[in-house]
Amino acid sequence: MPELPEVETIAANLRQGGDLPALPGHTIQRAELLWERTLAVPSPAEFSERIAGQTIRDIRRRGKFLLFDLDRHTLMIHLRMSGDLWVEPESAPVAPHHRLLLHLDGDLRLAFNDARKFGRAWLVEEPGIVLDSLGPEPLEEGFTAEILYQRLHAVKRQLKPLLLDQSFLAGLGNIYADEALHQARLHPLALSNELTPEQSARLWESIRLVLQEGIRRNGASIDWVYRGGNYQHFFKVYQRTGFPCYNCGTSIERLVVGQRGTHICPHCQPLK
DNA sequence: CACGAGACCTGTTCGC
DNA sequence: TGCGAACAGGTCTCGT
Repeated sequence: MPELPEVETIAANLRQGGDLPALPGHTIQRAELLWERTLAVPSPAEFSERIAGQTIRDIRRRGKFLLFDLDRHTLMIHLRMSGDLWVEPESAPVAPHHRLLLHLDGDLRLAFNDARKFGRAWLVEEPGIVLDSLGPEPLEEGFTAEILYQRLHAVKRQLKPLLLDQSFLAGLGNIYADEALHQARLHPLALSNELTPEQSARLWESIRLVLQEGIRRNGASIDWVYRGGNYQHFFKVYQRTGFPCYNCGTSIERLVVGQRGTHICPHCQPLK
């Protein structure tokens, strides 16, 4: 489900509240782990013991990770493919696919719902243990076009798998990688170190544009997993196989790159 | 180093 | 209608 814009939207909703109360200021009274493997570290017993009594101070995002700043630890959650976070009253029935419950004060519950069980939670004192391997934040000021050009030329990789590599750049997933490459008129199999400065600058601009647009639309809602955003109505290539390119009318094609479904306009995004 | 295949999981959609 | 295959927003590990 969630790439940078979806995680950003979820973090903002939890932090600021919306239909339900904002979480900062609420105290975790008890944790309830319903699927063991959802917890990466520490052990279930240590997790329960350490997290109880801590107050949620702030909620942030880094890459696709949600970060809950607690009094003494950071709770980190990665939603992977099908994860979502629900704030609900304690009286609500435990929905199918709830994997981890945090019982809060004020009759509230934070539930980690994750049909496919790929999602993970970490409770750590030092977030760097998990986050240090991430590449730059694409929307931060420090991520300049020059830095992208340098990083592209530091390796020789196919563009699409490289954009999905979180140590290269943090936050892009399959949707936004396809959309950014199309916007930049670059083929997903093009080699990173062969991009001209102009092509690299276009990619930099396109990455930021599609992510900002995704955030502006509160993310993309597809299938049964994530609800709330409407960026799916603005895709130019993703899941548009067989439909005409908005630029040139050519039929959008689906190929597989790095085992991921990949969508391109063969006319706008030639390989050579 | 770079890439592909397989694994981890469940649910939905597609094709016969 | 039924049933298996293919596919899904992610990432890790292994073999070449």
